[in-house]
Amino acid sequence: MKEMLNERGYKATPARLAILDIFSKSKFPINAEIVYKNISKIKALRKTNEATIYRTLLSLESCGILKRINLRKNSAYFELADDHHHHIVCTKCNEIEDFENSELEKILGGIVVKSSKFKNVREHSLELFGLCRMCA
Amino acid sequence: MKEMLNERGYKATPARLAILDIFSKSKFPINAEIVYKNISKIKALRKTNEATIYRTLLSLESCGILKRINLRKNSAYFELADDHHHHIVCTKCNEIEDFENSELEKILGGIVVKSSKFKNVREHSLELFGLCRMCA
DNA sequence: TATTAAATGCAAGTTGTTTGCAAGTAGAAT
DNA sequence: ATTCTACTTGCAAACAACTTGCATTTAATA
Repeated sequence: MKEMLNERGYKATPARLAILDIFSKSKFPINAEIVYKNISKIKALRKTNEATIYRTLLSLESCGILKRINLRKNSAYFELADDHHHHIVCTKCNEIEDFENSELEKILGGIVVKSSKFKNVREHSLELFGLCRMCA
Repeated sequence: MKEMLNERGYKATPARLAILDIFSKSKFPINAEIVYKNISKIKALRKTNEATIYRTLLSLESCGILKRINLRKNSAYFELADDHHHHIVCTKCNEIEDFENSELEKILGGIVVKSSKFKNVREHSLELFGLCRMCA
């Protein structure tokens, strides 16, 4: 993880390493508050400031390590950007399931070709919202 | 427009009618600030309070007249919910183009079938981000 | 036209996030 | 190992986008 940061011109500070670790252990996207709570549990880092969390999330996002996800919440959720997939979110209990679909990606890749105004598409955000079996 | 509101149990106040009118004339999604600026231009409504805009947007969203859109901005954008489509957003100049694709919708409709945890999907949000011809 | 639940204006509060600045620290250079 | 310096952090204050409480007004119905 240290190299991952240094390669991109970032110093590998304890807070950053811990935050990366928190993300790598999380099975679903998390927000600044959750990162803060988790990092606060580590004795050596218990005094980490919230501003540090926000700044770190921004840095890790802009160098491509983290990806920002739209979950229709009023805070920003992130996850490791290592693989491309989307989410199904339960609007009642917030359960999240990942999914991917290559056919879908193919169609999305072709959309811009048909556009008159757009030249290229770099990213897309796709999230499904519904009810999980428990809540339905 | 009056009936549209009354049918759903809302009073057709001048502010609401004006807000609906602003949306029906806008060719792209807009946020509370833009609605506020536009309604302020109308002499009779120039004193309309921002809280009213926020409350109205919420009401119109929850009764299904407006739809909330994720454009990766830090404010909420809305548009009339009359037809289903998605957006391509230029990350540089914010130009927005609508698109729809029936094949895509079909695939999205089938996703939940393959899911172990989810029973049904009610909505989805899909936005593409890239560069328009001008900015590319 | 009188009634009343719903809508509004105003001011203050909240939430999530950002910023300025002084002090601390990782990593490069000695 | 020590020094240097740009990058990081903590802290407190500022911000933006909303939300809320409450007194007043008003659209819709009777």
